[in-house]
Amino acid sequence: MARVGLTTERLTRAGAELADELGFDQVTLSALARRFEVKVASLYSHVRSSEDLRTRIALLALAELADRAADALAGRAGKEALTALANVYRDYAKTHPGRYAAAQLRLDPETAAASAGVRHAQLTRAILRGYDLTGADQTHAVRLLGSVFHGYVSLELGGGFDHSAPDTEQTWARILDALDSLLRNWPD
Amino acid sequence: MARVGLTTERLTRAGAELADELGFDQVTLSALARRFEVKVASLYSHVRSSEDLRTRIALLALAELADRAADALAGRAGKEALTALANVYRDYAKTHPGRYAAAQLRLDPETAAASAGVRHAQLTRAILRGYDLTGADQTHAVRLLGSVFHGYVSLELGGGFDHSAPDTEQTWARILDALDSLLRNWPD
DNA sequence: CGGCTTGCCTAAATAGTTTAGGCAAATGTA
DNA sequence: TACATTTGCCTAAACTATTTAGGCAAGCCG
Repeated sequence: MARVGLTTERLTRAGAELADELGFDQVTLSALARRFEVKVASLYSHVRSSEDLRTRIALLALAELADRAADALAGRAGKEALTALANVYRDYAKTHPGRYAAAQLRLDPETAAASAGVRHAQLTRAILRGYDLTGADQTHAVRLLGSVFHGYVSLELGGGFDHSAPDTEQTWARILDALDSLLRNWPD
Repeated sequence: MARVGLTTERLTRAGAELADELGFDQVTLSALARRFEVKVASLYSHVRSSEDLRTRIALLALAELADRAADALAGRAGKEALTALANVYRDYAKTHPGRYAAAQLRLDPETAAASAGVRHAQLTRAILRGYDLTGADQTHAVRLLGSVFHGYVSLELGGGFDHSAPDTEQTWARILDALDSLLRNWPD
């Protein structure tokens, strides 16, 4: 019986591809087994369960996103940094919709704490160094940015803006302008 | 064989309750059949499929949300209206997490066009009458508000803000202040 | 080369989805 | 009231996904 060379790593990657192709909720061990031309039970040597696989895909997506965000922020500040980070999220969601959906998976607290999720908050906070925000206001702003990025991207991805003009590129640019303006003139 | 009195309506409502109790992805025809003490196949006289049921729950949630939003906006304008609408979304998501998740379900274009989703955009636009925004900027602002409301609520619901101070009430209030300020001073 | 580990296997139980076809309760009609 | 029709819920069965238990052989290690 030819050994295929399955590993947890390879299954997670293939699962992520499957998510991007079919949607995150179509990621099943059965589909994964078919892809590797292997019996389903064989996968259980590498992942504990279907949920385990989904969690691993989520962690992969969070890590990939954080890596790209860190790259994009390197050497940038102010509005340039804001735009760069925002576009990382938006582009990732467009090119990897299944992974992006996976990144939204609710993780249990310990898993979440050990995930790249914390890096995202740090990276978002880093942007604010280019603006004059301190203390609690910084946290409020981090949460606002997270909300706008995630909210916009998921509405756009979900087709929420499909049937209205003008196009989403314009809106996206204007929203980034607006956020920049808001951060420079944060109300007290 | 005692007739239970199933209808599409009752199944949809019970499905929505199930979603709030167990999570939207735990809504199955099997669970619904158990709740009514009826065999699964019997449900197929009232819903076409499992997906059909989920779509109906989504439409129910969208309609309920739009009703509440319309109520909340009646007689309000400006920041009061902004706050009222925002709190409708947030409160609905907290009290009906499963329904809120259902409302995010991707609908096919015709279904979406016939849904209460369009009312949401209209209601959000109504808020902007209290601010000085016209033309394309109005649409940009509608999309921004939608993004913030949805993004914030889903991050909060997903536990994204769990492990950081200060508490979310403060942030929520500050974000509404910030949005109000932004709408009053929309950059060109 | 012989032994151990490990990778993938078969087999079987559980659970959800869906369709086909049947019987009896509810409803309409004479 | 009696009969016919419709309709509601049923049984049965096929299919798919998840998960566990136990087996055999391929690979590596002495």
